[in-house]
Amino acid sequence: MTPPAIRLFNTMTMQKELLQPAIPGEVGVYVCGPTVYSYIHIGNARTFTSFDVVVRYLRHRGLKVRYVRNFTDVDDKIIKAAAETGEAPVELAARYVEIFREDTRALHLLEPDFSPRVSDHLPEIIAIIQKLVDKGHAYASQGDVYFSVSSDADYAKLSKRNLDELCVGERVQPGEQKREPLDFALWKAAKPGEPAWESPWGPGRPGWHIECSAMSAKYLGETFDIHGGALDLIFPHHENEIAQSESANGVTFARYWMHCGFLDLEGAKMSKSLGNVVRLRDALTKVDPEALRFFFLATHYRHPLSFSDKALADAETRMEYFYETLRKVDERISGKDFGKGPLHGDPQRFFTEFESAMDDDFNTAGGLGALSGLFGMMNELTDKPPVKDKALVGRTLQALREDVRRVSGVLGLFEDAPDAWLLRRRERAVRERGIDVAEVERLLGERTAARAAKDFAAADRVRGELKQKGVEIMDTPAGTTWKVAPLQG
RNA sequence: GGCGCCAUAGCCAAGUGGUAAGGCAAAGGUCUGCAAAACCUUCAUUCCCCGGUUCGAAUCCGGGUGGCGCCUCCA
Repeated sequence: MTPPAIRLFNTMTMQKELLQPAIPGEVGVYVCGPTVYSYIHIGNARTFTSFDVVVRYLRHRGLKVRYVRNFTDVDDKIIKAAAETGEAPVELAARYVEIFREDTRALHLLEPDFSPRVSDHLPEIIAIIQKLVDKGHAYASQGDVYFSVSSDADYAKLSKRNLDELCVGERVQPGEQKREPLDFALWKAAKPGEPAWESPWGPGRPGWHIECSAMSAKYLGETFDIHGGALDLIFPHHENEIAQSESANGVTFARYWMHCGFLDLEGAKMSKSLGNVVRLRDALTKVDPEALRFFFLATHYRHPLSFSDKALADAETRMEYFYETLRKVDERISGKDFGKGPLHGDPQRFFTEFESAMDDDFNTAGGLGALSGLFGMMNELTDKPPVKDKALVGRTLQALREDVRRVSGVLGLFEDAPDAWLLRRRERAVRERGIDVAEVERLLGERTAARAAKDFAAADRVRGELKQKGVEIMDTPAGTTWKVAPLQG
């Protein structure tokens, strides 16, 4: 099998490059996970969804992926949050790890192969700090240990920053024991009451950045293929990881750097100070998880994405179309044998087109475009078959449905049973709009009776009444069904 | 100030040298007792502006204009 020609944008070189894993056929992926001191927000969700698809697609292309996403469970923010709730920091962190798992499961995110936590990797962290001290890249100072940025000749190569410019900003805080402003903490001496571990420099805890250097090396090796995160991690987080790892190990750290763009709230930045942070958990009470995924994937991962009710509503409308189609198709083909033989038209072309888009830097938006053709063909074959041969149509439908399954595996979309998804969506809409289902059923019964009596005026009156309540009805050969009408505007 | 990104129809959004995907919305049609859904058709001679390179540019280069991000914790 020839290796897949996947190209990806590497932040280090600022270019799209052909993915050539260090070990052919195997890919190590490290994604910076959450600092578990709170609920994750929809921006986090976008980033993790993007990398979820990256991993799924690499696997789809036959690569053996080792996927690592850490939990930072030792951190200043956690200590602060714990002080507020009265919990022990480790307990609070563990609680939010579970919450993170629940939230991401709802979004259909894959569980990584490894989800290492800082608190389980103190020996590895201390070892790499010691290595840096021994090599002269770090120095201890009153219980703290700092990385010496001036000891690293190519510091800032990822963010392409000018060191002189960086030095201009005043960075030495009173009370810090740094030699130079840019130096950053690898180890922080414990203050009374803070969680602390024993170390050669006294009791303390790891600084931010070092855990990723230590844990990525443990699970993926000193050199690995893809390191991902959102844009804001480029500096200082990823820059510092590179400095630590490459200074300690003397080899290239990550070979490809992928960074996801930001999600904003209709142009406004989501920030805690503005109080406009939208939690994933809260968003999922208003929008279907798959619709949210669709919304994320409809824009390229490196581009900015604007979160709005309108955009979410569009995504749901689209998901409904997809699931309505799948329901019809499943009804038509499930459990049937259409024999072997040729297919109608060229149904494979859509999936090929999908893969081409995905090969080009995981262009999910382009890939979704190909799906339009695929779903269009399924609807055409189901509702208005251009050929009479039922077996031919059935076989083609089966082939298309199989491609949808393959797309599901990659995008994490259409994973539910169509009926279940459609019903769930209706139930949520019913709740939101305060629709009385029993009354809807009663009116539907009245209308069915009126129609049977050919009293169409009465039937239309009932339709109008339901429409007022936000209910749209559909007459099908199997009887009348209904759904909640889309909101206008 | 430094580093970097973005600008495509009413809206969302692909496309990075070969003559503008896809979606939402809208309009017409087929189907329907009427609808809904589905399907078909229409909907950017043009890609923020001005120059340049080229046989050819939304795509490359230069200069503007307008948004945005990072440079401090941040996905």
